[in-house]
Amino acid sequence: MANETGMGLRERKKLATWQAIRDAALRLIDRRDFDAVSLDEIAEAAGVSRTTLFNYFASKEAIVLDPAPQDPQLWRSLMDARPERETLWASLQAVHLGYVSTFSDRLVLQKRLKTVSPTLAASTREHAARFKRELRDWIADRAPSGSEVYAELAVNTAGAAMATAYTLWSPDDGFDRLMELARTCFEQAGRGFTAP
Amino acid sequence: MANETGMGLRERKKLATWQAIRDAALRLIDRRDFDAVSLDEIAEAAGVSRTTLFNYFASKEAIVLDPAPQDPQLWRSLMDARPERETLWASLQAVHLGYVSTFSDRLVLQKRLKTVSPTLAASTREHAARFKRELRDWIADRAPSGSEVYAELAVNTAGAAMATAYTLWSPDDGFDRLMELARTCFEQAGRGFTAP
DNA sequence: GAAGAATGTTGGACTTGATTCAAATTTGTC
DNA sequence: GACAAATTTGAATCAAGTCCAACATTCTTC
Repeated sequence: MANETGMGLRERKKLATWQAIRDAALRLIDRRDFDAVSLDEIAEAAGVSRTTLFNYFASKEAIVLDPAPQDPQLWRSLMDARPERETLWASLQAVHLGYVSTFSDRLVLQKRLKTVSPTLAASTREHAARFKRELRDWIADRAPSGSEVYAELAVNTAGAAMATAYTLWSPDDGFDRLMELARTCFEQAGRGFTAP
Repeated sequence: MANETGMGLRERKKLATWQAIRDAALRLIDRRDFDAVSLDEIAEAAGVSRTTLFNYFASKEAIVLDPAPQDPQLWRSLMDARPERETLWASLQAVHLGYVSTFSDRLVLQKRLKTVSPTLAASTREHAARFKRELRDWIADRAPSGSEVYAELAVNTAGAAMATAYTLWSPDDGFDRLMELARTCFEQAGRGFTAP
C-alpha cells in the first residue's frame, strides 16, 4: 500500500527508525561525551532494542558518521553533473565542494564532537575513504588508460586540499568560510609546490 | 648497574618485553587472521599477562602498528638533517622517503596484513596522522608566519603523494619500486594539476 | 648487602561494544 | 483472513579494554 511518498509502510518505518536512532544518539552525545554514552542508552532513547540498532548501523561511530540514506545517490549525481570536457582538477574541486555542502548542517556539530572525542576523529578518516573510493571509480572511466598514477594522485591531492581547509576551519567561522578556504587550497594545490 | 648498552636492567627488560609481545603477535597473525587472534593468545605466547600487554600497547592494533621505540627519535633526526635553505617541498619529499625507509623491513608484512584486515587498515591512518603531527610541528618553525595555509597544505599534499605511491605499490614489487613511485608522485604533485 | 622506595607485573572482577540465533511480531500479498 | 517475507527482539556469548589491590622485581641508599 503505497502513499504519496512512493514508499511502502515498511520502507517508511525503516527510515523513521534510522532517523530516530541517529537523533537520539546526537541528542545524547551533544550533552555528554561520545564515549560516555552507551549503546543501551541510545537504543533505549530511540525506543528500539540494542540488536535492532546493529541492524541499522555497523558500529557506534557509524551512528554519528554514516551518511544519510539519500546522500550516496546525491554524490553520484554530483559527479555525473560534471561536463565531459571539464579539467579533472576542476571537476574534483567542484565535486568536493558539492560534497561537503550536502551536510553543511551536520558539519558544525560533527567537527565539535570530533575535536573532543578521538574515537570519532579516527573513524572519520574511514568515512572520507569511502567517499574517495566512489570518486576513484568515477574517475576510472574518465581517465585514459596509462594515467592511473596521475588520476589516483589527483584524487588524493584533492582530498588533501579539502582536508587542509577542513582542518584550518573553525566551526565558529561559519560554513562560507570553509568554502573560501577550500577554494584557496584547491587553487594552490593546482599550481603545485615546486615554484616559490 | 649499567652495562655496555648504557641501559639499566629495568630498561633492557622493558625493551625485551616490548619486542616479545610484538614478535609473538606478528608470528600468530602471520598464520591466522588479525581478528582471529585474541589478546589472551598473544599474551600467552609472549609469556606475559594480558594486563601487562596493555602496559606496553594502547590497543590490539597498536601491537602491530606502533613504531619501534627508537623510531620517533629517528624521524626527528631525519627532519633535523634537512638543510636550512632547501625548498619546503624538497624537504617534505626527503623526509617522507626517509620515513618509510626506516621500516622497509616491516612494510611488506604490514601491507599484506592490511589488505586482509579492514580493522588494521583503518587504524593505520591514525598512525600516519601521528607522523604528520610531528611534521607539522617541525614545519611550524620553518614557515614564515602568515603562510599557515600554505604550510599545512604542503604537508597534506606530501602525505597524499606518499599515500598514492603506497596505494599503487604492491608488496611483490619490492621496496625500490615503492621509492620510484613515490618520486614520481612527488614530482607530479610538485608541478601541480592546473596545467594539462 | 640489607632495608626501603620506586617501578612493574599479575589475576580477577567489571564494563561495554559486537555477534549469533531462534522465537515472536509486523508488513505485504492474494 | 491466511500465508510468506521481512523485522524486531531478548538472551546467551565473546572479546577488547579498564580498574585495582596484592605481589615481585629493580634501584637507591646507607
